[in-house]
Amino acid sequence: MEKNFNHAQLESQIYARWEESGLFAPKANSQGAPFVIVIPPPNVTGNLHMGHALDNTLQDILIRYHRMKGDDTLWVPGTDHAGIATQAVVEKALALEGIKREDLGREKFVARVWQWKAEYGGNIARQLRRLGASCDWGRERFTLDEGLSKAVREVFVRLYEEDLIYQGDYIINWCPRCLTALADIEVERDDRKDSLYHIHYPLEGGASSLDSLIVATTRPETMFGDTAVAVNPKDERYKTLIGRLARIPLIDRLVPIIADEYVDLEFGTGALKVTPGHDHNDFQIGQRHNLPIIKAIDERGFLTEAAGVYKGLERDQARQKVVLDLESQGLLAKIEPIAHAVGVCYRCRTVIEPLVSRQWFVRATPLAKKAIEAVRDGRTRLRPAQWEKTYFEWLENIRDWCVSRQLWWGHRIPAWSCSSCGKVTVSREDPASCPHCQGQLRQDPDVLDTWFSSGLWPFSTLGWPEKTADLARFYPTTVLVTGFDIIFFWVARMMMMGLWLTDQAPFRDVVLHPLVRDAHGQKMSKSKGNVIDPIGIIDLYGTDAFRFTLAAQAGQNRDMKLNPARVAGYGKFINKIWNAARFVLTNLGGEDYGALGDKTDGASTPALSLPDRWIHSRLLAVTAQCRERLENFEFDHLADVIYHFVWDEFCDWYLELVKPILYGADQTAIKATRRNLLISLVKVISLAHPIIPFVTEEIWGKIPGAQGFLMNASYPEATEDLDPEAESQIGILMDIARVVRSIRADFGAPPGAKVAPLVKTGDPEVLSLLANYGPILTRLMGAESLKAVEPSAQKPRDAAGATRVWGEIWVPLGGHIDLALELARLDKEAAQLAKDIRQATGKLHNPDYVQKAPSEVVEETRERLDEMTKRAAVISQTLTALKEMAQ
RNA sequence: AGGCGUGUAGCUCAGGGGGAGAGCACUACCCUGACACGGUAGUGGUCAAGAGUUCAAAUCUCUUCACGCCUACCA
Repeated sequence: MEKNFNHAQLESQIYARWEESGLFAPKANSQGAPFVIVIPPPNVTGNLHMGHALDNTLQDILIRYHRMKGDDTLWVPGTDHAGIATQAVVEKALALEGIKREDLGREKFVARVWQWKAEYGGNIARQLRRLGASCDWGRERFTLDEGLSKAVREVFVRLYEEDLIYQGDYIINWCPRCLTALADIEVERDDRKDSLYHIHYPLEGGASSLDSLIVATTRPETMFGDTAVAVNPKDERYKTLIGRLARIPLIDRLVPIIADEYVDLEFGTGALKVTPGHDHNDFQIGQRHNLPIIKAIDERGFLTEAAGVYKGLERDQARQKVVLDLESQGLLAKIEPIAHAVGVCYRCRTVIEPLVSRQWFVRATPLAKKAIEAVRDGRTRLRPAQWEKTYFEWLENIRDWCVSRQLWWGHRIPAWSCSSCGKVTVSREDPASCPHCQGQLRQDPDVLDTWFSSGLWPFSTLGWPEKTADLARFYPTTVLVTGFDIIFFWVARMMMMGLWLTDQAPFRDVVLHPLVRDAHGQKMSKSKGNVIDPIGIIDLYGTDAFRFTLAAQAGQNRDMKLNPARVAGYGKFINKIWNAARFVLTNLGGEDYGALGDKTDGASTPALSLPDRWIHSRLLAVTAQCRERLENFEFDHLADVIYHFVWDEFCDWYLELVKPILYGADQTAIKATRRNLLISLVKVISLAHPIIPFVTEEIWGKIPGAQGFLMNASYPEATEDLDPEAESQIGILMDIARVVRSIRADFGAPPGAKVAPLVKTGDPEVLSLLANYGPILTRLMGAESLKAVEPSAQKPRDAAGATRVWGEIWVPLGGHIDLALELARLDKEAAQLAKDIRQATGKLHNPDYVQKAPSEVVEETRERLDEMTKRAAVISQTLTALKEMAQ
């Protein structure tokens, strides 16, 4: 075996062998309970980023664990067509050739996107393989493939027939750059510092041009779309003006002054220009007051003929010119700075232009109701549960979902309008002519929001609406693993769609993980240049080290700060486990240990040494912990348990304790220990496999008698009883070793100097331990002997000591002990002890504590007090003796 | 404006009513036959601040401060 695990060379080979074996797919006729995860589909043209890496590592850990546990495990992979994102990528590429999508026309453009997908679409799947993702590639899906498109159409038609989808003229968020409508949650907020313009709207019939109502606005260019000025009915300043007319400057159009509760008395001047065509709130006011809607700005962000001479100006230019003209006419009362948030497109950060237009909407409230209920009654659990509140809050205040997008790449809306009768037909099959009048039909040019199809993902990928075997066997799915940032976009939509269409909650648990940031907690972004490429990390440190890092940091926090130095640190752990295996495998002595099945249990062979019994017991405890953590999605704690067990207990103690046996002369003991080494190694790599699959699989391949793959072996079970006797005895041995080492170090005994520690005890258990295992310990302490002395013995003058529950330990160090040093040490210890004793005594004298605290806790305190009192007596004696010596 | 979250060792974080913890970093010593990507022993903290509940608070409650995030129709 090489000294290091060669991840660069071995990982891809191991993955290829797994994939060839067909073990990623569920086993035919499995008796296990289904355990199903659908992958959050990454953008088909995307590259693997840190978020995917975390997401899929956690999924793979769960999948590998459940597969080893014997469940009927399925992980469905796939990709999303990602409407706007993909279309934008392809348009960008075309732009380099000097081509616009309009030049190509719809069909040719869509063909180009498919071509793009064929070229780059496999990228993400290749990268997922490097992550070790053990998903069933035979079931890979794409949101635009035939089956899923059929599902989308079925849903659209069904919801339309149930009157849950409608077409309406409504104010929507429009991106003038992407030229499409956006759903509310696709609009992000940017904090800006702008100006608040106070503008005179002259009153009709006023005495002079200065007899005016002043309105405040950040968007003067929308004034050409104003159809009213609103004031609050409670506003004493303006009461008399209600019902009169005001004149819009620059175009001299008259609008009514109306009263509406919405207007804030405190803000600006308390008078609001109402532009129902270009503002969400104004639209609502317009609805209440039956105001007309004037479109002053077009889809590309230029002013329309409604703006008179300003027609044709771009929004921002128009604003400047309007402000200048107002000022020159003396109609600009003042300009004050204002900090506010403006809506921007989540794709391109262009400022959103609210527009009234005809779009398709999903009535969200009835769907949301079911989604709320399913989480309230626990059919689906969000983890951590704190997210449930966020989930409820959004769903309880949900607004109708605008699902049409003015793009070419996506699911075409299955609606046709008739050129003769004008009626709209929504249909599962493409209709040849209008079913009402046989007139000519034209299909709606829009496509559906990407999230419409991803909302169906848990069941559309399994074949729905067909009644497939997969659907029957694997739906509803078990766990969803995703970032909390898409609770609204995706999780809530899947819940709504799933419950409405299949009458079942699509998942049992939704595991929300943190968002990956850079080492300083900053969001990774190309513009900041702080993006860490997961593949680069994998190349450097190996997939296992990377996966271990992600798991170790996947706690309850919202941010995960990824520091490559930490990955390097866990790379050392991979090396450690590899070398532990190397030690075990090179010490087996070439004997035949039989088929591996015999090795994983029955460790209670009589010939087992104390260290063997101990590690066996510890393995049982750790196995139970690992299982519990996996069942509860505590990935960070899982990594922690494995790390410490492997390093601190398995390597630092067990392998060291066992060396004297292996290098000894007792052939029976050697044989038993070799066998146990092998058994425990198998358990260790099995426990760790879900997190670090590659190195553990490679080790498995080197184990004599190992059959097949570790990924297909069984996860350890903790069925036997622990061995408390072995644990406590090894505990005492560890204690002795640590005390001796500590004393040596404190008194600066040279490393080469052999010491001969003395253990003063009357405890028969300790005496027997010393008799049997003293020789094992001496090696670990750099001692030449370890002897017991009578309880009545006097401490040698040149010895340093420490008191323990089971007795006392003395380490004669010749001339190395400085009397003064020890006096100081003991004084310090005595002071601390006195403090602790006061505390414990106080507690035990307190009736409240004695009654309220659990009896074990009280008992523990009592025992500790006894222990401390004994120690205090010893220290006090020693101190007296030392002081005498010093004199 | 509301809601949520965070504040514990130099860094990243775990813990959570009765002894302040881990990893990395740091110091000293050690290349001992799995591993120097190693070993052993250590240094280091008013658990953000203040108040309250309690015999006992890093932990529970309240207030304050700082920093994040999310939602929202203040033009």
